[in-house]
Amino acid sequence: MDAVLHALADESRRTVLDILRDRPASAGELAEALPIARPGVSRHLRVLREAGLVDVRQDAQRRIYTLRPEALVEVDEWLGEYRRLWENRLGALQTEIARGKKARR
Amino acid sequence: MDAVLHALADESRRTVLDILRDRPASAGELAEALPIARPGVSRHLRVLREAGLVDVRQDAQRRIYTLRPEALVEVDEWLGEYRRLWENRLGALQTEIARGKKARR
DNA sequence: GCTGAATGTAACCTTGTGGATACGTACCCA
DNA sequence: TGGGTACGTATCCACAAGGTTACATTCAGC
Repeated sequence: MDAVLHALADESRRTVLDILRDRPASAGELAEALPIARPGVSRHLRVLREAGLVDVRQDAQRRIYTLRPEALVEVDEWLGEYRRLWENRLGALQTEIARGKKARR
Repeated sequence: MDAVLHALADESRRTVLDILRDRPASAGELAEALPIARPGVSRHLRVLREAGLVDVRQDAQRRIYTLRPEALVEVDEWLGEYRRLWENRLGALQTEIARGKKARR
């Protein structure tokens, strides 16, 4: 849990996850998508790996990274403890506001 | 979003949020509940404030902190992009496991 | 086996972070 | 108005984090 939230705190790492959400990608592809050099990306990938957020599979010289969304379940469960709070907040009025914010009619 | 996730990356700050989930609390009360000295707690509270996760209200010399759960909505929405992935993962089997884990009916 | 490609690791540097102690400030009360 | 209380802020320090360049490693193909 701590490792996962720590991993999510960095924007580069979130970008990696967002890419992997669509498709698996090699380390090189991910590095091209980020504004930093490859070694930095490599280390970000290590953090993601150790947090259980991604899996790696070797394909010749390339390392293909895939998302492991299950790792986010624990974050979702932690958030769940708060979800009812913001859902109940101020009752119907707040609900109305939230609805307008997320989906303008 | 970045500020919120950054705030959540620290365990002390998450502990503060968990306390405020039950009830508002003064800075002193929060400091007592944490293993660190008061000035450190003060700075944690500042981070939480700047991330919009808590509100402060002054009561004489005391500062009463309350939770602002709405700040977590954006995290929930970000997570939502991934939720369907882990829910669909491996189909019904995975669904069954997730259901058992949450100890629903 | 050698070469180039893809990637991880090591070493290094700068900045950010979280802890502590010391100090400043605002408030209530006598 | 002087003192105690409850905070926040400033400063300092140790260490973690994230970036870079240089090097090591592994693999495919000739």
